[in-house]
Amino acid sequence: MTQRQRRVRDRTERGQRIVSAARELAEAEGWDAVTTRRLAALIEYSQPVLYSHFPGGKDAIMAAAALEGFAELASALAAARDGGVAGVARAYVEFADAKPALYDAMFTLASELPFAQDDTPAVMQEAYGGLVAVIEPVAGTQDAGVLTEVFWSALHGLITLDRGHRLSPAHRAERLALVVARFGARAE
Amino acid sequence: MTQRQRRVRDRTERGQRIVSAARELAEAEGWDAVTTRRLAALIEYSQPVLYSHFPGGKDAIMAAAALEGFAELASALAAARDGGVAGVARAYVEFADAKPALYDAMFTLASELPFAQDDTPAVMQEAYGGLVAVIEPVAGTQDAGVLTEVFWSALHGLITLDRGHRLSPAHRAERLALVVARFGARAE
DNA sequence: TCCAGTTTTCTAGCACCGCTAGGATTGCTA
DNA sequence: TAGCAATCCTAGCGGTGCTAGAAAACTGGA
Repeated sequence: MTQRQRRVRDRTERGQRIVSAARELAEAEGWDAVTTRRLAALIEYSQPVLYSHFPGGKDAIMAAAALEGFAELASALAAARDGGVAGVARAYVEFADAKPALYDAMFTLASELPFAQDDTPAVMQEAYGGLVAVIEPVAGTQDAGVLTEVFWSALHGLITLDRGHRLSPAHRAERLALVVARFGARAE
Repeated sequence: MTQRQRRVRDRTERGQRIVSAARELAEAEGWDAVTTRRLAALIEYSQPVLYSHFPGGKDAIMAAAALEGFAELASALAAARDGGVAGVARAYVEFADAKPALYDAMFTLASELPFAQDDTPAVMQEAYGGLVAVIEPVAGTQDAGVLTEVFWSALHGLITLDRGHRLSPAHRAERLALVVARFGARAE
């Protein structure tokens, strides 16, 4: 029965190759360039094979990539936890900066990922927890959940507007410092 | 020569109808539903007519719609100027709430619109000016430009994350109030 | 009024997209 | 080795943005 095991392993490996190919292609040429035909060519199989792995089609592949992103973001934030609000904020921005297409898949596209619900995947809650962890100590009398949401929104807004060249490139560092100053200080 | 004038007027009117049809369709069914074929059917002309008005194709039509949006946003912010930071913040969110597709065209899609550059259209600078106007008085020693950019980013982040159901619906008002509290108060 | 000439508009088509039905091929089992 | 089951691919559907070239409409002069 080891042959069966090998076949199962091959299948999961191929599924992983699909997601990896999608991520690389998206990072190199944007998600518009990630077509099922090009993905099929990259993994050297025909198009329908993609649908045997991801019945949801392209959206499901993007969602799978996004899930990987949440896991990576969660560990990046956890590693920066000692740095407090400033450290986590920097880690968050650096993540979005290093993997812009992945960040888009996680937060801008792929709107069918269940956020803030019962069936929200653990890695997503974990990533969000990385923000809560550093905000909670400085929340004071304020609701930590609301404060975290706003802190997160500020970071997300900075990233998305900056990417679209909506903000002056010269003030990048200043902006981040300002967000940290307004949210990292203990409120009265 | 009045005939020539009439023809010019008809042409501009038809161009306006294209943008209006695109906006209505986008607001009703999303920008994905705005196809050149459906637009052509709505204005009761054939597809290539669209390209005689907007050589850039669909992107140019979206950009034209976005420009209208900036004009409307600018006047909405100007009208709320007396309300200070809180009033302008509320007006901004209400605008994004009332015309979500238009807001997307302005800030999420249509990335070829020239932001923060020399050839930035006046209406875009005007809309941004509506934010600066209320932030400047409370900037204190802080750089008003940077503070405005961060204030704007926070609002934008709130809106986009909220739209994707990334934030808990119950705390909408609280979040906005918190942004205003952190950015509307005069800094030391 | 009729006829060039110009402008405007439409028909038809290209290459591509996501996705899928049904047949061919492969590998496993007995 | 024969039959079965799982796997995979070919071919195609309806749709997309966009465009070349034919057709139609409008123009101004005889």
